[in-house]
Amino acid sequence: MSAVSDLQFDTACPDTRTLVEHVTSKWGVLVLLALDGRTMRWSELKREIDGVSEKMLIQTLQTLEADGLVLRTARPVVPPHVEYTLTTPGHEAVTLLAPLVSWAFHRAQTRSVA
Amino acid sequence: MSAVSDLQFDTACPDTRTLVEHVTSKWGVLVLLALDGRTMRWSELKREIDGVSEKMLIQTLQTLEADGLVLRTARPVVPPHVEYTLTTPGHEAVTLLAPLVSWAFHRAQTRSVA
DNA sequence: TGGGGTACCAACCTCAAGGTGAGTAGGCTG
DNA sequence: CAGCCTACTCACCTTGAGGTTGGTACCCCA
Repeated sequence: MSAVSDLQFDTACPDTRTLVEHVTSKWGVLVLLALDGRTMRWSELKREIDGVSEKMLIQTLQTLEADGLVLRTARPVVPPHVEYTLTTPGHEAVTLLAPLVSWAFHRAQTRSVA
Repeated sequence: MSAVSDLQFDTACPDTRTLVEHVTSKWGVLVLLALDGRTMRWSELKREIDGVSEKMLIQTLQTLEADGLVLRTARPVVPPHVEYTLTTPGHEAVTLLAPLVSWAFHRAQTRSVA
């Protein structure tokens, strides 16, 4: 039992902790879910993700891009045109993340009713 | 596509966001994984989870208990004897969380090598 | 001529997350 | 009799996450 603990998910592997924190961060989750299955422009993401500030959206996108989960494609035109897409690893992350969010949604519903 | 976005995972359902944030919080993840499949005392958790402060361990456990994911059993003896266990929903959460952590672990490994 | 739109960057500020250290009960051990 | 142990609580302080504002470049539209 406790197969995951065997992965030494402690100070010995800070990279794992960091990556999990990025993927499961407040805005990281929302960005990944928003990009699931579609390409979006920056302004579309801003409109879609309710309550995110410009700073945090940029920061989150840059972090996820550095982690190789999100692909940024900029066309050097005026006005700027930038598109964001999930990479293959990014899609893997969403695939694992979505059930957790879905579970939380259903649980939040049943609890608030009860 | 984007089936999870259809769940209205935005300001309209703050409960879901909150629950996700609890489960995926820095110490929440570690506590849930540590309790996967076993009952542990407070001091055992403190030793097991590398780098956690007493304050954060208590706070995290109380939060997860309030969310109904962790069960706290105290025996009124001196010195105190308190045990923590996952509830059924708590175990569900770990089941969904573990693959994500496992994925992050493998990805962190391959990336740091490359 | 000037106002709006895009995708940012930089600086400043606030506030909450999180760390640190002390205190507590009371039996048990040396 | 003097600590030590557990599982905390409380008070204080620091750090950093995150919000707000202002600026940029350049074109288009009115």
